[in-house]
Amino acid sequence: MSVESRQSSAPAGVDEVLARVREAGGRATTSRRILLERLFAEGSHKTAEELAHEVQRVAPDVHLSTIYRNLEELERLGVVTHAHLGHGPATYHLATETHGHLSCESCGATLEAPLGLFDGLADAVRAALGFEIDPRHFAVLGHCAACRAREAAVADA
Amino acid sequence: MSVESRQSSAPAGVDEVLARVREAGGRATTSRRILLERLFAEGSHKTAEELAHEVQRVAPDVHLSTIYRNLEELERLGVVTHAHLGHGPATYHLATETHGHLSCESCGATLEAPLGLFDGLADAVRAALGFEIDPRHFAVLGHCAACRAREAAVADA
DNA sequence: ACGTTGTTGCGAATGGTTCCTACTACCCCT
DNA sequence: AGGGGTAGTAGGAACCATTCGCAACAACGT
Repeated sequence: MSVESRQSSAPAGVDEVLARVREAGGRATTSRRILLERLFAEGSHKTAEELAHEVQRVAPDVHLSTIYRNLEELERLGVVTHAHLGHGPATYHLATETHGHLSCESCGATLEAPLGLFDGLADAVRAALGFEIDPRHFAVLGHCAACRAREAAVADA
Repeated sequence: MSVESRQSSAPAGVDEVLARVREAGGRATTSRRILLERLFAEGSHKTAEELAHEVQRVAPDVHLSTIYRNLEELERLGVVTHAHLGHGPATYHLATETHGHLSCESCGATLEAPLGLFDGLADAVRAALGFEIDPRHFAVLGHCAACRAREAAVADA
């Protein structure tokens, strides 16, 4: 089994997700809909606070805690996931965007890493320890190409 | 170059470290000494708070913020490192104990992973993106053998 | 329309960590 | 061995990300 296991499902739009929410006994509230619109829009790796700001441009009264609650619920339904990129706050994105994360400790940049890159580690860890990694949820820290070049130049000087 | 790069050095005892502290313009205070004694003692993966409790058994007035400050300073000197194991607080240990961390999302257990297991990932990521990972600092989340077995049994039922 | 009950807004609480400030105690110098 | 300069300290407030409690609200089935 490769690293990418089956999605519990992959809803393609806001309405599909809201239908799923209702199936699960939930309700299609406005804040939920707007949040989903933002999640389906461009740009990944948004923090709860960033999402709140975006939502509040449309519906100013939506509270940050509502964002957190909805993200939690959507995560339970398998629609979104969060990832921790280094020391800062968690970032959220659609569960359909599957990739690992690399986070530079020097400049803070985040790179997306195709899941295939993790297969070697996954196999090694599974074989040695019976542990099945989830390479989506964590960021791997380290140093990006640009910062490495810069640091090497400084070391030479 | 393999994943394990050179240590800036590897002091073998409390007194060696304190000598180094002084070289760097620092002072050998009692709280520093006691903290180091605790770090050199048995048992890895201690949080700042746990270390504070241990130190306070000997010197009750040592404040938590002093622990943090000293850990930060010792980390600057390359004597200790911290790692993030899943969602909880950071854990600290001597920089000489080099290993990666695997953290089970189900039961919270932490496994130590020999650095060699990360070589495949390190090579893949370096080749694909020029990114140099630091497998010590982050924990890789996932599911340990025991939890996987338990979850598989439930799924079959 | 109506009531049930899932949701929300709001603020307060939490956990982990950092920052500020006046006091303390190392340690270098004589 | 004692004094002074300064790193370090206790204590607590501030901070950030997140969660909780609760009363008011609003979806949805009927």
